[in-house]
Amino acid sequence: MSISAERKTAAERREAVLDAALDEFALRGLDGASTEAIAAAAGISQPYVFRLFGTKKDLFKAVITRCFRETLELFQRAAEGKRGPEALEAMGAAYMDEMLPDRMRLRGQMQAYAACDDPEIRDVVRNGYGDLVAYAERVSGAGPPEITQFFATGMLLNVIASMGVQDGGEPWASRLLAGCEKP
Amino acid sequence: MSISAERKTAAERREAVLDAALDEFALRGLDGASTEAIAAAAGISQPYVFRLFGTKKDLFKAVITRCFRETLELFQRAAEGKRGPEALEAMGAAYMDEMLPDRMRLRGQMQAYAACDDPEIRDVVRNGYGDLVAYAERVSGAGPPEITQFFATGMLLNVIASMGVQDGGEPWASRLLAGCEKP
DNA sequence: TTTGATTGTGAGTGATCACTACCTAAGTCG
DNA sequence: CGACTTAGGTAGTGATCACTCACAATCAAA
Repeated sequence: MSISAERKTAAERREAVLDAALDEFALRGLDGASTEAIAAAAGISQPYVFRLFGTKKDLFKAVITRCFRETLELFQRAAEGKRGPEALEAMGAAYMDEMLPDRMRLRGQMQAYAACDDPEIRDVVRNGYGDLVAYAERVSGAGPPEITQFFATGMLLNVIASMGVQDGGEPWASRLLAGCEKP
Repeated sequence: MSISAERKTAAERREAVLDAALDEFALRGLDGASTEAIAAAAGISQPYVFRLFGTKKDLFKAVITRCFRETLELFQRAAEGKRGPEALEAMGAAYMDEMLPDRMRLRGQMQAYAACDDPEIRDVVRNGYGDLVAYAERVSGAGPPEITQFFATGMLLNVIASMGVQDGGEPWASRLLAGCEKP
């Protein structure tokens, strides 16, 4: 080791790499991201990234898998003990409060959708998204119109975050955001 | 010239390159796309792409600029002679009918949002999207709730197309799509 | 203390790729 | 014809990058 940094368990390193990879992938995309940069941000050498995750694509899949899982957990926490429409409302509020400020996670989601031409990645995204929809339907008992509106609003928020217009700079964007709040 | 293909005007070649580039960028993204592949699909040599468009990023910007302009024109055609809520409805129907089947255009849009970390690209996307919102607001006279719902639905359709779940394979996706039709 | 597993790296490597420098052929007009 | 402009190509080039291989340091248990 170069300056003899502390040894960590492989599991800890994996988490660090996932954190670093989320940022890099969110900003530059699957192909634009550099494993060199990810390794540097995670504080390890670049070959070790490959030892831990196999290929760049596998790392990407691991990142979005974790991302979807955490989003599902966010929904579950928000809807805990609630049923029906108010569960949906709580989930929406939680998404606005916790997810919207986390630009990297939002952008990472967009990169995942954008990379869906690859069948392996598409499978991960489909499963992740499908789980979110299934949970929302189950806990809220709502049907197409409400569920669709819920997820449509979420996707609009993602796009707004991608464009970086959520800070009031663009009047039209502020109006779109205003329409996201429940009446 | 290799086998002496016909000479075309630069403007015609530019259109051919834009067509080819939309497909390549839509599938592989800004960084993943290869100018070699774009040139081949357009039927010219790779250096000529650079003579026509300068850099890969400039080509990407040209592609999404044209994409947004054509979407605006689609809206204008659909809303022609209409005002108020029915203009919005006609635009929505046109988007479903003409845009949804055009997978490349949808995916290209997603790639544009995903590439928004770059300031130049972000500007193009902001302007393009802002124009769409401004037109929808103006022609429909609608406010935040309706306009937001309109664009939110559009973004959900983009994501659904990205995931390739619009063909009835996934029940939850069919339910989401059902919720996109006006009640 | 030796053995074996685990954590980690330095030094490549072949491929790809955006982009350039320079050249050629085809139209066009006097 | 000759001069000029426009369309288009050939042949690189330097850089980047995903990924490999062989090796080293550290830990844990027998």
